[in-house]
Amino acid sequence: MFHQQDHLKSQLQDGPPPSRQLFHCQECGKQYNTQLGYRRHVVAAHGGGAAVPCPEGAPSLLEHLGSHIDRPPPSEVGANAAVPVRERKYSCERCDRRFYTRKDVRRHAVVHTGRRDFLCPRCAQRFGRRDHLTRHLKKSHAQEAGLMPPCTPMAAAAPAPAPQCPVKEEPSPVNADISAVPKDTMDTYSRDMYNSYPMANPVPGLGPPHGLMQGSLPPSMSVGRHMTPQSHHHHLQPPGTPQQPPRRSPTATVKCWVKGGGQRRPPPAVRSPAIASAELSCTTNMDLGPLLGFLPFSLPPYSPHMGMGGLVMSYPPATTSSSSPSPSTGLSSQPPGPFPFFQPPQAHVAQGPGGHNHSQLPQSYNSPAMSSSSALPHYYQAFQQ
DNA sequence: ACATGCTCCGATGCATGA
DNA sequence: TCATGCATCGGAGCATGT
Repeated sequence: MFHQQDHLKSQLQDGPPPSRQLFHCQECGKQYNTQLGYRRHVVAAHGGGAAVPCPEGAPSLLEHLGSHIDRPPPSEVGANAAVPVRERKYSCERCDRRFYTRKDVRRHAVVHTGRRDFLCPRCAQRFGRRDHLTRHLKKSHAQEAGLMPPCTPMAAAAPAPAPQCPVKEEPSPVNADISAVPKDTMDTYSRDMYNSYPMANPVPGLGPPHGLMQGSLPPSMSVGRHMTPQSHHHHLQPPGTPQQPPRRSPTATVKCWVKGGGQRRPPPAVRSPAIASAELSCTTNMDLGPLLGFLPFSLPPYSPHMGMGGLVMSYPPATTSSSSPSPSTGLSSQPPGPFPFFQPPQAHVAQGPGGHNHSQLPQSYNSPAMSSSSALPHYYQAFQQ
């Protein structure tokens, strides 16, 4: 049992995976798996930041960067001053953020809905965007993909386009369009995982490859981290309830609100109950009964407590806050030992006073190892206590 | 022409091991 | 405490559909 995802990965791989490019620091010889790490290292260890002079002569990089805030790109103003300043004329209804295009607004909406419809078939981690999943697959599972056997149980079992993850539900947030096949993802896996490697079961302990796992699980089946505390709690907090402290530092909020950077979330906006209610109603409630038969092992028996018609991919209720975290509010999403790519559907199950009903879970779920959370961030693991 | 979807990329924060 | 890996996010380019 691996208590950390990278431990598992390091176990699975001997040395850097061939699919990963190594970035060598020519000054000290260090190697980095990612360009980011390399660049960070260069900046931190070798003063790489100073090697990039500011064309405008700002005394410091930070100061210079700040000077670009809300300014159009130089390419748009430098050559021709008559070019109108590009403005972000598309605003988000739920926050004060503005975007250049409507598609950006749409994509941004995931931040508010917290929807994570893109499920990693390898580790059951969920992503709100397809490209996030794609990147995750490439970065985190490239090696595993390389070890995947050529068998295509999914294709064999389902000649027609099989339900694949991610399940995309737009425009209807309620009806899951399980026919939506992630083109790039499945392309990647169909090429890299199924067609190129002859090993039958190359990873002892991971269990036999199962077709269902190749992206066939709809989001509802996975109870992964489909909602970040930051995007969920403080948005869905009923008025008057204490605000969930943001996962990221308060300074991040201030800083991120400046142009650039990953965490650009604006200060938590006051959400109307209507919006909160709408978000709750946007949670996916899918009847997964027909899919249960495909599962590789027995699942807990169907229970109406599991939601409207089966397992529910729904966000923890609004009452779920840091003050009273349910011991099982969908956060026990760790890939269980022999099935690192699958998660027991115990999350979001309405819990009685007794909490987990482990008796309904397969035996493996009751193992102590199951309680460990390797891939989950700390703040999720805390909820599993 | 415009809208939309997909994808790549860079920037940033968080988690975690050393 | 620092270095590193990874997730998250927005910007932007390209392809496709209407």
